[in-house]
Amino acid sequence: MAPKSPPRAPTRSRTQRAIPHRLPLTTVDVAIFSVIDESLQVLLVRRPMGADEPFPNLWALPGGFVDVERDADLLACAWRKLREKTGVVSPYLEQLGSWGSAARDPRGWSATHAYFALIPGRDVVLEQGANAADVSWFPVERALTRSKLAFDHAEILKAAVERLRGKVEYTSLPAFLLPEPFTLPQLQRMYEIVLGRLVDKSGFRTRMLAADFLDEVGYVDGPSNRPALGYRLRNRQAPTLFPRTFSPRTNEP
Amino acid sequence: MAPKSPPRAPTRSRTQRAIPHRLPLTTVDVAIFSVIDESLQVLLVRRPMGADEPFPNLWALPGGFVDVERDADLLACAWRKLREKTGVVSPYLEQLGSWGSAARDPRGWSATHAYFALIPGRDVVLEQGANAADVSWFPVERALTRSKLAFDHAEILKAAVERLRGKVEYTSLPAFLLPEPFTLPQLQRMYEIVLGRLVDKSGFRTRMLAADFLDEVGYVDGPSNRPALGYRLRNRQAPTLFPRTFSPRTNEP
DNA sequence: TTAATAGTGTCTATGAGACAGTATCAA
DNA sequence: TTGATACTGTCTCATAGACACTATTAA
Repeated sequence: MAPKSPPRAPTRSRTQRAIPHRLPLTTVDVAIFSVIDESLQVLLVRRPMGADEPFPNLWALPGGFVDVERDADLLACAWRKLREKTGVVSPYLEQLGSWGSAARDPRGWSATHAYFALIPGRDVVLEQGANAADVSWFPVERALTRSKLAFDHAEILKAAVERLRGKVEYTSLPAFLLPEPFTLPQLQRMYEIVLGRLVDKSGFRTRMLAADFLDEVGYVDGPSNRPALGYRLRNRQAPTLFPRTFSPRTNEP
Repeated sequence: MAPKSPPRAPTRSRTQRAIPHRLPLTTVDVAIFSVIDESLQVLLVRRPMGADEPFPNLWALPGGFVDVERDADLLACAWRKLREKTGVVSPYLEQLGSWGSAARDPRGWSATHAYFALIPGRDVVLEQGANAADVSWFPVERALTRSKLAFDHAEILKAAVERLRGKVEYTSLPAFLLPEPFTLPQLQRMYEIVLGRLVDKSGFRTRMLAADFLDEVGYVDGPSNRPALGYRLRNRQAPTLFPRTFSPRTNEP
């Protein structure tokens, strides 16, 4: 089934049913998160300079147009954007939502499909080949408050952080922020950093082991004196859902 | 800031950065749910006949192309689709996700932004003006199993039902399926119908009132002998999240 | 031996689930 | 008075949260 070329003469029927002669732009953007230096960070790229370029020189989420020749579907396009900016092979990738309006891109009506990704800090290989200053990690708080982002990317990033923080309350998502094998104390630290508060050790361990999504792989070296058991995710395709959320604790992380 | 016309000569820079000369089609589809005759139903429309039409005569989710002249943004487009098919004024409307690929529409690479809506059964005014047989309610189980749907709408509908059932476990969403004012037994019935299982009365009442999202509006008439207290949603803009999910119960609804 | 982190045991309070019971109406 | 439905009280049990405790290593 070879697809026809989209823009063609509009053969309107009774209602607005034929292919419109003006199409929105279609893009994919990815909010890539990692924990670096004990803080949750997001990868941003600098918009190119140039008269025709929208938001020149501002920081933006990595992304760009869907390429109907190369991208089989939206997910493949997101994988491509991710691969082009980081050398990461198999991060966690989830659809976040879509944003579309007449106003968000000065080049015309545009709709973006936003994804968010979690990658282990160790796996990051930035700026493979290209210029170094054009891509960088930012602590999410700084990216949200102190820098003006291109397009509506501040809003998208805000939604991504909220989604991440929300899901961390009742899923195993932070495990995707660690290289395997990892220890339970390391995993607990990921939860604490993303949530921004301390978590009780005993309850945390009970909860993680009861959720039954980790495979023990023997003792591993760590930063500690006493060695700790290492674990791997049993299923790297999807996070595990817990029956209840973490409960609040007043302390700072 | 007047937007330029999207399709123009491609002025490629070093990487793929200019506006592509072939753009995906952009559509919005809405899965509209209601509880009718004690069962969860979804609104489907029949695809038109015609040689140029994709999936002629098959049932599909209501939706269609984004109109860059009329639709300010995606949400406005979804509202328009909803209004064109049902006369409903202010249902619950939430973004579900997006589906895009080269294969899903024979007319070319296309991406749809899917929404789902909840409307009270009473509020439905179908086929306002147009032909009657072209739009109809289907019980979701039947729509999912017994009928072949156009495009990838079976997959989208499946995702919508899963999202709805999932969120009903820990949100006040079923309240949007009832006309106001409603009683707690009526609300409980909505939960039971969507979840497909019975819910304990006492726990249900405690839970609903503890969540503090309902306003009492005095006794209302109902199907019962004894009158019951009527309630309204305090906030019709967003559902309330409960701290825990409903727990399983083996019985049938 | 000490310091540091890994890991466990135990107490308590909360609240959900189950179910029996009471209240209030129509007929 | 009966039946039907609205609504409440109470018991039990699971488990999260808090925190004190033990275990195992390096130095």
